[in-house]
Order: sequence, then structure tokens, then C-alpha cells
Amino acid sequence: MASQRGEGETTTTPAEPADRERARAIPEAAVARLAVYLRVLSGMADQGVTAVSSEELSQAAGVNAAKLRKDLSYIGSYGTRGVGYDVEVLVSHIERILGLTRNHSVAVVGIGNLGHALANYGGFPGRGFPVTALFDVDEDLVGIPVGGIPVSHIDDITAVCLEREVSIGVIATPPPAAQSVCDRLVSAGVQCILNFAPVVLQVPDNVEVRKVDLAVEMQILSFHVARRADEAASVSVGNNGLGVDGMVIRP
Amino acid sequence: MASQRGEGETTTTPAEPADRERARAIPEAAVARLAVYLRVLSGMADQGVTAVSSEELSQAAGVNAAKLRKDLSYIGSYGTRGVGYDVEVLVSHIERILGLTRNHSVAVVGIGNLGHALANYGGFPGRGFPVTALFDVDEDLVGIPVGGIPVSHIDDITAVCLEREVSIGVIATPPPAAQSVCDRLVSAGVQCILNFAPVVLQVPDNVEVRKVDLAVEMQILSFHVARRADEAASVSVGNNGLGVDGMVIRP
DNA sequence: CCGACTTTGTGCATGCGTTCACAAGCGGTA
DNA sequence: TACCGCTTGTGAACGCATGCACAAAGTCGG
Repeated sequence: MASQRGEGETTTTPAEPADRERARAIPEAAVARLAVYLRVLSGMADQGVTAVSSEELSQAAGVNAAKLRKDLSYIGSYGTRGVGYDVEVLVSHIERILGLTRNHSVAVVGIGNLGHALANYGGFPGRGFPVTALFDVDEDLVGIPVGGIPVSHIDDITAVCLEREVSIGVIATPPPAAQSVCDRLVSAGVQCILNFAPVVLQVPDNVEVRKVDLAVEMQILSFHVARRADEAASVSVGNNGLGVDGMVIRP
Repeated sequence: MASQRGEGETTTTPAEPADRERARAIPEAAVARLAVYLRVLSGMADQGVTAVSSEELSQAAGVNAAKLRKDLSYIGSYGTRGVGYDVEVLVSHIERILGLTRNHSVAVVGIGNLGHALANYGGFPGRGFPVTALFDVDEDLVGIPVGGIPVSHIDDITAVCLEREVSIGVIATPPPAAQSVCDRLVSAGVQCILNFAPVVLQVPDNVEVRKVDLAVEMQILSFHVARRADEAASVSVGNNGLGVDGMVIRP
């Protein structure tokens, strides 16, 4: 399940003038970077910068200059050879491609520590994502405003989501509740979900899920710590094939 | 800056018995999945499951079975053909590879909404990551315990990090403070950083940074919403090359 | 002890993403 | 107007990751 991509039918249209077709072809990784470029560019615009070269922008975004140019080429050719890019122009084109010309109503489910933090972000960093609904199972929380929005009961999720045209659902519940909440969001017509619960969600093919997993992030860092320690050990001690694992702490 | 990989010297050692050399070869993407497998396996162990096949485990983890076996092959051959994997054995081997046999002391910098949430996670999901230090600039917060740990002032970051042997630093400050905090963490000897601030951090090559960027995640979802809307429009209306962007809401 | 069945481990092909390198194109200058 | 230098945009090569398909290796039943 979850094959993500649509089937064949790629070479059916002979010539594409619209960038709608283009959008389909942008690699996921490039989309993530476009969002970063957008933030950097917005910061530059705020400081009165009007033009920027791929070299400058790529350094500020922490990527290779060639990669940046290729990423921008996915959304069209909006630079001037010999000069660079107009900041304003680039900003508005990236916003258009990312769909930020339209507001996306966000619902946060699970008003614990994390849910509070998310609700209080207030329209999410980089605006365009107004939080319009909060949900929790706890009756005591219902009606209490968090970040300006009163908490609704989770049983009302379908009605409220439809009414407020929620397009993105954020799951910040404990792990056991996550799948159930997800199912309810999906049946309420939400097609994009951001999941903070450490659970692998099962969803229909037409729903997009992105996962933010603190534990996984920490463990990836842990892996690098261990790798470093091992390398240091094998350099200073030499390759005896045993190393620091001699003092294993069994879990 | 930030070339990530070490230089050549790969084929210098003729035969490698140690899995230290193996660790270096594990693809980053596979490491992330190993962490997921570990969580699923831990859950199974808690439910008394003792053996599992690659098919079952891969379904629970939401990945392809072949990919799972390849991932596991990176850390060695610990399955039994015709039977499957012993859950306990697999858990302990993944923990060893990820460096979870040792505790990693965590410091959280920036005790705002998010910092509070992180501190209250209490040792982070999936244990092994005790939060041992909290920092903030706000004098009023200093000394107040959050999640059982009293907040220290950020000026004491070097001393406290060294004393408590912090190996992972978590940045949950406002964007403008992030780079400065990062620099201080690095000079305190912290080599792994988890960054929640929407800023591209500049670090020396020996420091590993992972980024969790809410805005980027939202914008990626936004992109998919837009793509869907476009596809729906082009199916129902036809390819007129204009579509929903007719009603642009300028930011 | 042997044969049939099951599941792992992996060589190989495929596809995606990154990087290189250079031609095309534009502004400035004489 | 014609040339020069600079920067973009992209074709092509490379490398990594994914998925397939099968041999190797083990268990179980007779």
C-alpha cells in the first residue's frame, strides 16, 4: 500500500505550457529545499536586498550552488544571466509553486505539552497556516482557549473540520490514540497530515502524511555519536576488533 | 564547508571482522529506518512476541520487505532462514548499532513553549536520552524546575555542559538566537545538535546537525494540497493553462 | 536421513537525485 | 554596434538507494 506516485500517462500531452505539469515533476527533496530558499529570500527582502546570485543564495541556504539552480529550474527560469535573481520575483514564484497564495487552515489534535506549543506558535512560522481548530479527548480542556482558539472535543472533529475547511491536520496525541485520530481526520476529508506521534500511520493512497519523530532524530544523532567514538577508539587504540563495546551496558 | 564524509582510506584494511567498519557503511536513510524498526520491535517484545518474519515486520514498519532485509543486512546476519528473526536478538543488535547501549545526556536550550514540551517529555520517548540540563536567557526562569530539572542561565552553558557530559544539544530558541547558541554549544564540546529553529546553522565539519523545521513540513504539505487541487482542476476543467491561480491572494 | 517448504541474504538492474561542466544569454563598455 | 565578462540554465555523468528475483540455508514432517 501507499505507492505514492500515479501510474504512467506521462508522455501523453505533447507540449506543456502550464507549470501545473511542471509541479508534478518536482522531486520531493527539491520541494523541501524550495521552502528553505523561500525563508532565506524573505529574510533578504526584509533587509532591503533586491537581487541575489545563485552563489550567495546557496551559501545562505547551506547547499551547493548547482543544486540550487537546478531546484529553481524545476519551477521555471526566472533569473537573469550575468546578473542573478530578483528577490521579489523569486519569492512570489516559490510561494505560488508551494501553494502559499492560498491560506491552509490547520487543526491540531492533542492539546498536551506539544499541542500547546504548536497552538501558541500562532499561525505557524512564516504565516499562511492559520490554526483554526484544536481538539482533545479531555472534557476539562474543552472550551478553554489555547493560543486564542477554544479547544473542541474530539468527537466533534468531523463537523468542525468540515465547517472550518481544515486542509492540514496535526497529530500531537499519545501514540495509542494516533491511528484512531488519523482515521477520523481522513473521514472528515483532511488529506494532509503532520504526525508527531511515534507511530506508523496507515492511510489511504490519497492522503499525504509527513512524520516528525523526535525519538528517531535523537537515535540518528546517537548513531553518529557512537560512530565517532568508534573511529576515535580505532585511531588511538588501533584495530583490535573489540574496542569500546567491551563495556557493553545491557538494556 | 560541511563535506560530511571523511576522505578516502576506504580500501586500506584488507578484511574487516569488526562491525565498526560496517557502521560507517550504513546509509543514512537506513539508519533512520532502523530506529523505526527498533520501536516496532520493542512494542512486539512488550506484547510477548518472540519471533517475527521480515514480511510481518516490514508491514508494521510501513516499508518494503526487501528493503527491510537489506537494512538489517547492513548490521549483520541475525535472522534464521526459514524462520525469521528473534525479536530480542534484533532489538539488542539494533540498539548496539545505534549506540543506545550508552546513555546520551541531552541539553535543551530555550525554555519557551517548545522547550517546555521537550523538557516534559521526560527522558525522551524510547528512553536512553535523559535530559540533564535546561538553559534560557530569561533570568526569571533560572532556577525554576521544568520537568524536574532546574533551568540554568545560558551564560553557564559551557561549564554545565562539560560537567554533565552533555552529548546532544537541542536548540529551541527564537531564530535570531540560534546561531549564537549553536556556537556556544559547539565550544562546550557538544558534537550533535538537534535544531528546531528555522535557521540554517553554520558549524564545523566535526559537528552533526539535524533539523526539525515545522514551517518546511507545513509548506511541503501545502505543495501537495496545491498539486492535488491542480490535478482535480485539470481533470474537471481541462488544460486551459490557467486554472485556480486566477484567484490569487497576494501575501 | 531425506525431501519439501519457508524465509533470509544478496547480486543485479532500475530509477532518482546530485554534481559537473559548459553553452547560451544578458548587461556593461568602448 | 560589437565585444567582454559574468551568471544562469541544463545535458550528461555519476553515485546512492530501492526493488526484484533467486540461491543459500535452515526447519519440519515423514
